[in-house]
Amino acid sequence: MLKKVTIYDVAREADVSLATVSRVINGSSVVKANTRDKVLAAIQRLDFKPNEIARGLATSKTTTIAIIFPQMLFAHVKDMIGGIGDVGRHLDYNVCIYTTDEIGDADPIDSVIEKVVKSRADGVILFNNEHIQHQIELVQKYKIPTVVIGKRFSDERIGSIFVDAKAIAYNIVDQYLAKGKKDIVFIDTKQNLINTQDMIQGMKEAFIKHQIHFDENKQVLPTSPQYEDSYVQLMGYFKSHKHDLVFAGYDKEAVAVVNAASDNNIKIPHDMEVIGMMNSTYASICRPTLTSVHMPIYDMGALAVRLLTKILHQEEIDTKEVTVQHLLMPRDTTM
Amino acid sequence: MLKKVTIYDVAREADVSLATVSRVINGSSVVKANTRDKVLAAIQRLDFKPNEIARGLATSKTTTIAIIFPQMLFAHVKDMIGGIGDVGRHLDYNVCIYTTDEIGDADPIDSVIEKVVKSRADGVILFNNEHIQHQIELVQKYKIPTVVIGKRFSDERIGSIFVDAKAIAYNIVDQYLAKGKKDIVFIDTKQNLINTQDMIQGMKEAFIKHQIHFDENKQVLPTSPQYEDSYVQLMGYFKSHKHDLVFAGYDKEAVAVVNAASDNNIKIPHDMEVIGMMNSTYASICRPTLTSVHMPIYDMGALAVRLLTKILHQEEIDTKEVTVQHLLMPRDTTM
DNA sequence: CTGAAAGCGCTAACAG
DNA sequence: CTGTTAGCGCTTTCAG
Repeated sequence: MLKKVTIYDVAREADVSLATVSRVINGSSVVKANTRDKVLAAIQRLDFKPNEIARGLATSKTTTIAIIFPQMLFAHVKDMIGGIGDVGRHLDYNVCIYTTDEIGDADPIDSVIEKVVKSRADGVILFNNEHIQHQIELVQKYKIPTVVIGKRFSDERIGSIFVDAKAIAYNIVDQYLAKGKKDIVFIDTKQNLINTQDMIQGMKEAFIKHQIHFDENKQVLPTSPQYEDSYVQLMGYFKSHKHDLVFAGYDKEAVAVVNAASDNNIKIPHDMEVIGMMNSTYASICRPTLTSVHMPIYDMGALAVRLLTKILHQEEIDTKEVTVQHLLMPRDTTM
Repeated sequence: MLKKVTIYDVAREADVSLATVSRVINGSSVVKANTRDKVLAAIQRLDFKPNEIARGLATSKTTTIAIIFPQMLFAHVKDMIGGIGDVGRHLDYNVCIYTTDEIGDADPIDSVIEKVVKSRADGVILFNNEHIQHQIELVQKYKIPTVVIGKRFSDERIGSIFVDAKAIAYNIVDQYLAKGKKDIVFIDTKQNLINTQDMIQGMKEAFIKHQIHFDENKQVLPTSPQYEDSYVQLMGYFKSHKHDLVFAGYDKEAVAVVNAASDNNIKIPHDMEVIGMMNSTYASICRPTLTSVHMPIYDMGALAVRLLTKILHQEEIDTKEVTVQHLLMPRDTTM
């Protein structure tokens, strides 16, 4: 590693004090244009890159945000990384990722949070998951500004970005019940980015409205987040089942439904309709193409870091709870 | 933000000097067991988390590695993040991600590298892509230890993790030519994690071996990395084309081939065979299920950070160029 | 085995 | 408008 050029070198080269150099790299307006140019020239000549670590120590800020998520979730949130990366870059933040849930770790979440604390990230983005409450408590203990994606939190201290999961489920179910299609099943996968409880609640309320009994044990079917596993499970399931509508928390599982049902000679959408969620490439690939609820994944990532930085900079914030819009994209698995 | 507890607080609490505290948190063996316990107790009591930033300044190490990749690549490398995250965590490294190729940025790569330099990441992982050579030069200029995933580099200064792309293509093509199936087309997508040039080279060599003319203009078909786009393009293409075999650099494009061909009434695999690459979930979802070349994506990520840390720690390294194994997974798009 | 002291590279009062 | 100086929290000689 070659000797790095420091602010001292620049100061000497430009024949000013290091304070002045510091001022120009931080855009302080009180520097004479002439001096500024001298310094800028020296910076250029020396190819000086300010050491963020040193700056971090001096300001107790790292301009780094940590994002923590269970690996499994990744397949569904890849576009979110795009949003997070883009606005992170624009706002000049570094984004550090921390994955959880590797098998074999005794206390994965706690140790991950500990790493984040040590790294002194300015803020953290969490994804809704089974352990979200625990994670939030840990993070809050260290007063790290937080926004969570995927579930509404009405908590003064944390921001949240989410879709109205209850409404999604309610509207779909309501619509089918109105048409007399009452045999409706929801496919539930663990580690839902979308709040599963809210979806089930939405289902329930639609059933209540139509005064039809809702049996959670029969109408909520848990599956593996692994396609191969859920497909096998569903191959068995559809040997003896058929419903008016099945909808799933993720497209991947909806596709498993479509394929497993089709392979059991259930004609889709004629015999059974299927709706997925996320409107991912999986939906376009599926045959018949999958009707899916579109969600602005990229935007959710972008909004999350935007909101987080607003919190960090104490900017004006209209609301810490931001609902993003969803939209049903009808394709060929529904009539 | 509450006042953070520092090493001074611990020193006072334990009634020792801060040098001693530093020694115990760094596992120096020269501390008397008795003293160590006292310090440990104090650390516990105060819930002290060493400030990595300060440590970084003092040691000029950040225990952070940067990973830089084009967003588009993400769909294909999601499992790699798992590998990178897991071993990063085990080795106690932070991993910072930097995405490139957002539209509208004048000089995206240069500015990203600049961010990495400023952040003083200890090392960097790059993914093979169109601009890889330029990226490497930039990174090398700052002497940042580097490993690249997806392409072999016989360069003293950088490590690389890759599959033998040429062999993949050669073997597949050779096998089909031997069966008399000579009409073979390769679907090329930009931003290939797998080195496309190598694959084409492998094709060529197989054709040469069989003394058959190879026409790169006709036998290499470029497509969009966006499924919807490539599907539309291929829908047009297969109105007037049909081949013995088409294989693609990614499963997603192979699926587009399968769907577009099927929708043009080409029977797969009877009329035309299709092979994808990566053995991703797309391959399992596709109907008929897609034959695909499996690659150890997770492992490539894991190996990359392992190799990088070996370089960083100056550990013994047998080779800086590590080939990972691939394996053809036959499914229903081949006979 | 432990403490004192000098940095790591930068920011931020405080003078001038 | 610019320079001086005191930290930020930790590591690392160097003494003892």
